[in-house]
Amino acid sequence: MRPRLNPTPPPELLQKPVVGVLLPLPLAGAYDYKLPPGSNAARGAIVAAPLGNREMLGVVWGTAEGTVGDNRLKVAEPLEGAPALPGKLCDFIDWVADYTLNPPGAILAMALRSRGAFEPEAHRTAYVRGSVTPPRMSAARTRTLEIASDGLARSISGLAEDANVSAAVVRGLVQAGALIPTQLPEFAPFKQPDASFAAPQLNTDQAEAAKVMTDAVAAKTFSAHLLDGVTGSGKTEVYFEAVAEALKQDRQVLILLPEIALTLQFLERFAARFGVRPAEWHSDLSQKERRRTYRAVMNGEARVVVGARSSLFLPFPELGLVIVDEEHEQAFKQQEGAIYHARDMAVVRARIEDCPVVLASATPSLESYVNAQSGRYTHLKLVSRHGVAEMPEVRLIDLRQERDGPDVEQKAQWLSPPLRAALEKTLAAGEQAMLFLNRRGYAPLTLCEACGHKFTCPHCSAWLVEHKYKRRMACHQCGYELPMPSACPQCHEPGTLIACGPGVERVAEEFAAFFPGARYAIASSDTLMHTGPGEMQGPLRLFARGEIDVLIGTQIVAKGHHFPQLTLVGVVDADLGGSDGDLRARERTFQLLHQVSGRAGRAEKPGLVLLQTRNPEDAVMQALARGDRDGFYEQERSFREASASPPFGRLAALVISGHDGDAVRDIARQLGKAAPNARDVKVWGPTPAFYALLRGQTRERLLVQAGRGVDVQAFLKAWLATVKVPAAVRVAVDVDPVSFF
DNA sequence: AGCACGCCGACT
DNA sequence: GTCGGCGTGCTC
Repeated sequence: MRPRLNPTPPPELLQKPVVGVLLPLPLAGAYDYKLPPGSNAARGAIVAAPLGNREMLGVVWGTAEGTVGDNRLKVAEPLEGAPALPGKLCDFIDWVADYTLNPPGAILAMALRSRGAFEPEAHRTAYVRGSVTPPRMSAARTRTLEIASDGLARSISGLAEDANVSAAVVRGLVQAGALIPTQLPEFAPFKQPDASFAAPQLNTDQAEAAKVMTDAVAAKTFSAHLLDGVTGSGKTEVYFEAVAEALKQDRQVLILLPEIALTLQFLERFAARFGVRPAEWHSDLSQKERRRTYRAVMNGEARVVVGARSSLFLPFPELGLVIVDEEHEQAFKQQEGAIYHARDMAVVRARIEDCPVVLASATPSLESYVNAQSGRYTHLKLVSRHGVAEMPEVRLIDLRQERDGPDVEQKAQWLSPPLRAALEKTLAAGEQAMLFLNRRGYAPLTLCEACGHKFTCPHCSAWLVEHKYKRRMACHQCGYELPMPSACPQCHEPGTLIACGPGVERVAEEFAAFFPGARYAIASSDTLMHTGPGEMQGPLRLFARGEIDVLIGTQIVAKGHHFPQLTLVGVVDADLGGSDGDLRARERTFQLLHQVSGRAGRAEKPGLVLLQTRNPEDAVMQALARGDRDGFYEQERSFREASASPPFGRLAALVISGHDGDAVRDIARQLGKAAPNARDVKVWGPTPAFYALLRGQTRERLLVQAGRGVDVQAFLKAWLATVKVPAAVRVAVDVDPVSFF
């Protein structure tokens, strides 16, 4: 059962002098405030609310609770001229709070994440040419006035730059009355995307899918669609048609992307179709850009927003379409603070806004696949690759068989003979290859041969990863670093440290040893600082331009980019991520490897993918080799069904954490004992989390497994109410967990 | 989230 | 003897 929507109360109920005001803080509920005499404020109205000795933004949420004495109530001042939060956004916030068991104020905080967006809009002063010409002229003055006489208003520094004079010259002209100040809005208006700027030519598949979506947009009511298309089938072009329809209907659009897919390339693609870039929303916006975009969304000026998961909480007044691209990506799951899944909440937002939602992926999540199969979502399939490109051939290399024999002079550790042969052939043909290994650094584990000492992080239960370039060891969980030691810190024997297992740096080292002449580069988050939608970064750009032959990378190379000369993909360790008891491990492995495979042969040359594995008979490997995606999904679906796992059952996790390990374990034990008995609900644990220590915090987990019809939220609420948790211990609720770490 | 109140170490 | 560390708790 789903939490019920809080209906927006009729405005007359809110005209009493006391109202409930929700503050963007993790408080249990709304606080009561008086309103100034004569004012009335409906749900969503923004107020300045005194709290303690400071003043905060708050939002009128509903009628007063009446639990606090009238004499203790303070007065909240409605913000003059500030637009109210749309009622549907308030309803959405309540829904998410109920569903995720977070205090509503904690969710509101995500929706009010632009300080200053509600303050009166600032203006900036700019100058235009006036009628006065000062008696004393100079070359610099003449030049400046010439530039200014085009009628455009410029700032002092802007005009100085354009005329190539110092700001003092401009100020002198202002003083003399030759330049007249005018007030401009703080921000230039957003340019409007044009629905018919460059409409594409669609093939039959694409046109059919586009028709379903544009009809849905025109219907102006909730519907959900899975846009399921193989890599390179042109999903983006197709959902852009739905965007165009929403623009024609004068409604706003939200396109959600995982942070990593929010690239300059994507924004440019949008611009090529609609004439201008969309508004963007992600974690790297400056304070000012945030304020500008937030305002523009709220007043309807921004028609299309492309954003990471936090854009889900923007105050669209007239949302007409939500798109979640790469909907299977785990990055949509927010794991810190309020834990929620942006893809699932996007569907909820669309339901509340009464508009369509489109989930797009080449490898949908099993949840979405099942929803599409059952008819809850329409299933829009794009089967053919664009142009002449065909799906690459996928071959398995059985690492148990394919090893260098005793007769080979130079033995390989990570690149098997068949993979090397394929690399050789590709390079000889003047084509490009990619080696994929989802592991940063040189080696994931370093140990001492003499005493067995393993390098681990002092703050996390994790190994330190050697990074050879940086000559350091690093914890990939918390960022702890150590200069690479020359001797074992335990037994102090020199020269006993050995690296175990490969990372991309080590694969690159071996590649270079076998192919001394080849031009290659490493691409991982260490070598590609990604800060928002930027230019394609160094190694990727070199590769795209054909200035290097081989790209050796982590999952950062798996998505999005189009490399026309790339014909060979080698997966160094296809078993990584394997079957470690995680419900979704197989699905994730399939999705990632399928995606990496899709990099090969995207232009006219056919692609080849080689997967190195020790489990060639594994269902994931077999499905990849046969190109039988749906076969894999069907099998996975029956596994889940048989084990009553999501989406055929429900899961929730409690994560208990804190610096005091004993206190954490004690509370976890108490919670374990206090679990209520309920029909169709099982509670497992507590057990230490996968990273039992993370950033110095001890972590224990409890898992709730329930039938589909169980009201999990009610169960959790009743359960949590029975245990008093001290402030030093945190209990985080994760409804629908996607990872078991 | 701030900010105040409240009990244990190194300083003018 | 104080100044100040941040743990705990409250804010309508």
